[in-house]
Amino acid sequence: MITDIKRERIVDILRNKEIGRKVSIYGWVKTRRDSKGGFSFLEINDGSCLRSLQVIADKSLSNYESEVLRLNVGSSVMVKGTIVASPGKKQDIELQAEEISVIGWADPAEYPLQKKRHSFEFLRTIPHLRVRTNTFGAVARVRNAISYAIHKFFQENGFIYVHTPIITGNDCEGAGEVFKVTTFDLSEIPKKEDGEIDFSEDFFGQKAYLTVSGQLEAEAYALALGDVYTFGPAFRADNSNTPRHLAEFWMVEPEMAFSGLERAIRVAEELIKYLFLFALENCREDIEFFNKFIEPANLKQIQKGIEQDFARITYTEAIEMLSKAKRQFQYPVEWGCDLKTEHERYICEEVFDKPTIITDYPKGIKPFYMKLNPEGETVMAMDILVPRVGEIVGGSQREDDYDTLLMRMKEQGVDPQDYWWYLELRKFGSAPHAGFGLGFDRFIQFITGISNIRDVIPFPRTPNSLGFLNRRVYGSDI
RNA sequence: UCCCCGGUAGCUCAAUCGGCAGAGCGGGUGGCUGUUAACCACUAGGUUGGCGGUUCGAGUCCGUCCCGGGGAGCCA
Repeated sequence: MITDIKRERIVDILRNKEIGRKVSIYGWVKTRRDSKGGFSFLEINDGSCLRSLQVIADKSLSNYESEVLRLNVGSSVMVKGTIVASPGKKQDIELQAEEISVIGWADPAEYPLQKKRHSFEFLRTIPHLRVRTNTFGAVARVRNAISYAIHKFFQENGFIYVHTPIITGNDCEGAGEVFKVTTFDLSEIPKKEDGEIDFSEDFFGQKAYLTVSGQLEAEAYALALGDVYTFGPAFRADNSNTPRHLAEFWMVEPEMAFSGLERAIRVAEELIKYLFLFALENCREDIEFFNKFIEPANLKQIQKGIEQDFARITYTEAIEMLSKAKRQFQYPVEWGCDLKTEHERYICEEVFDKPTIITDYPKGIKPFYMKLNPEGETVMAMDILVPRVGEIVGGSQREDDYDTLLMRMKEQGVDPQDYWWYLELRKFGSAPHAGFGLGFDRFIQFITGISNIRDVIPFPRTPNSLGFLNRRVYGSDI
């Protein structure tokens, strides 16, 4: 049954409006409304777009009484029929069914999704089903489109996609806590004579971690291939409980050889504008849905992001603005301190109200690999902030001088022996290079307007939550 | 990890001073209608997050633990 009938996508049917054509669709029932005139309206969604296709099922169908009248939200069906003009007000075409096959029932007494809207908190308890809602379907399509656009942008600009490792031996890059990777039997960990854990017995013969960033490895490839980028998952074991943090998230990290901070900034701004435009041109319906039901500011902010240059100031200028601001901050502002959330929000949302680039931070609050400015107090770093979400990009020109890098490692308590290969990149054919990381999920947060990052990724991982742990179990069959 | 708020029917939420645990949606049954978050009637549905305490009496007060949310820190 599945293989001998062409499955047409509802998005194409709705776009082409070929009245009179016979089509077959497969999808899930969103709602059923019966008419005692002897027919029912079914709305079928197949995930290809936000909108559903209205199906007219009448009593001439052999299984009308036995099956169609029992169809409920969530059931999967095949509908074969003819596209006709709709007399209804909310759609111009509909599908007059000639055959309906129920593929999978969804018992309405147990199926947790209703036609009505649910809270995001509840939907988080059913990540395997929430994607069937309008909002999560739209998020999934936007994530897909933006992923594609990221590759498209870099490929069109001569960047080479590099698969940096997920498992790494790098500890402590100044980017948060790491997850440890081991095959040890945790109840029986091998110890050395002095009581220390004997990692030579472990799978890799040494300590291993999940990567917090592909940057260091990307640098190695940039210093051979020119412009490269990675796009993959990163893992942070920080106990962060906020709407902007995940333990597993996706990050885009370009790295460019023979380039400085200015190019990194330019590429980042061009990339973001490109993605904004791509979203508007390719996900218009979904973005408008978010604008209507989730965040009434997101569409305007995307458009503003495309039309206007990003605001740009140095850290030092930011500190001046903050100290002159006519308002009280909870954290004091003085040169050398890190910018707190309240400071970033003030500058990005109240002063500029658009994407804002802040550059040249004090060296003390940034990691060892960022290149020192000639005056020796600041580093060639940049962050890009956006309204509502905050920091979505962090980048820098990398320290390409061997001796300076070694000195910076020692200053920050990083053991150079752990980074011998990274140092070697500065020993053999070193070159100025720069790069940045774009938080993919935060970017999706910005364009969708969804306020909690747990709702822009399919299966969110956060402290104390791997999903599915606190679920009721229906019936007693498992 | 810290601060604040919350946890009541499948879902979204009420319940006055500590005094009979309710509504809407969803489900079931019936009715009505080219409907469109359809509509109308009836109906079933509860260990009020767990444990302990105060009290004649606890959804409500106290203690504790679990879970969720918001804010903060850390960061992308």
